[in-house]
Amino acid sequence: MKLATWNVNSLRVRLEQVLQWSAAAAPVLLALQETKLPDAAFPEQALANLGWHVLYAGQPAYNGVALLARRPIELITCKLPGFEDVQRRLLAARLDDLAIVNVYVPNGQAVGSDKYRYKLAWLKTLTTFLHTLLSEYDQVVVLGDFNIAPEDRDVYDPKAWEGSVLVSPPEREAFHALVELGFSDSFRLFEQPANSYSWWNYRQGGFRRNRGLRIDHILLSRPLAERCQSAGIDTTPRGWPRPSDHAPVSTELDI
DNA sequence: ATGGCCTGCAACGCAGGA
Repeated sequence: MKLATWNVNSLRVRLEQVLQWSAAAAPVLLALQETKLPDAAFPEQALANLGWHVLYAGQPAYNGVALLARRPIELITCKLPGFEDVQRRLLAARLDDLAIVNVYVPNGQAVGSDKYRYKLAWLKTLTTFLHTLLSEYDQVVVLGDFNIAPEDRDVYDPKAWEGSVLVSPPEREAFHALVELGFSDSFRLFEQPANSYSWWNYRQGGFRRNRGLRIDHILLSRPLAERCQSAGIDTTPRGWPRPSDHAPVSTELDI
């Protein structure tokens, strides 16, 4: 079964693209970030009419996460335990025997800023939460927009980006600590094209020139990594008119 | 060399993203 994640940068604007892409790619589960919708405005009926089971945690204008699934999904939590926050950035749910954790990790804005400290604190609390979840579930998927490019090969110009937000050593260490709980970055389980990215700046012809970062990830716990068949980034929707700045990322599991 | 985009909200400019 295929699992996918996509930061849509406004579900209101991108709903048609989500429907078009998911019809063609046929994921069993699609995690969305930056829906930018209050719950009252979530297009639940339109999605239900197309056979999607949905969970969502939104707020007006900012953030917002959702899960679309072809089978029933059961909410685990939409709050990061131990982190007092109004920002809707996490949605954990059960799909069959899998625990699914959809994350929209804070951007961090600039190294040393309040938002950067918030990002690192959020990641630390997420790591604690995942540690607990791994004691309860064997099959755990953590997917979403991590706002971290784990290695230099995930950055189009590592020299220019060195030390800045999204690539700074503390962020990469936080990502590494999370992975070290017992996950694999599904993308790197396979041979991949050089210069593979999941986000490109709207400015400066970022996509046309492939000046991007790989910051959207699907992490699999060991039993799932062993059953992972493929992983990739579908850049097609990034080339559509009025695209999200992120591309959908997916992985195929033999379960 | 510089800055060049997009979204939502609310008000015609801003905050925020990455």
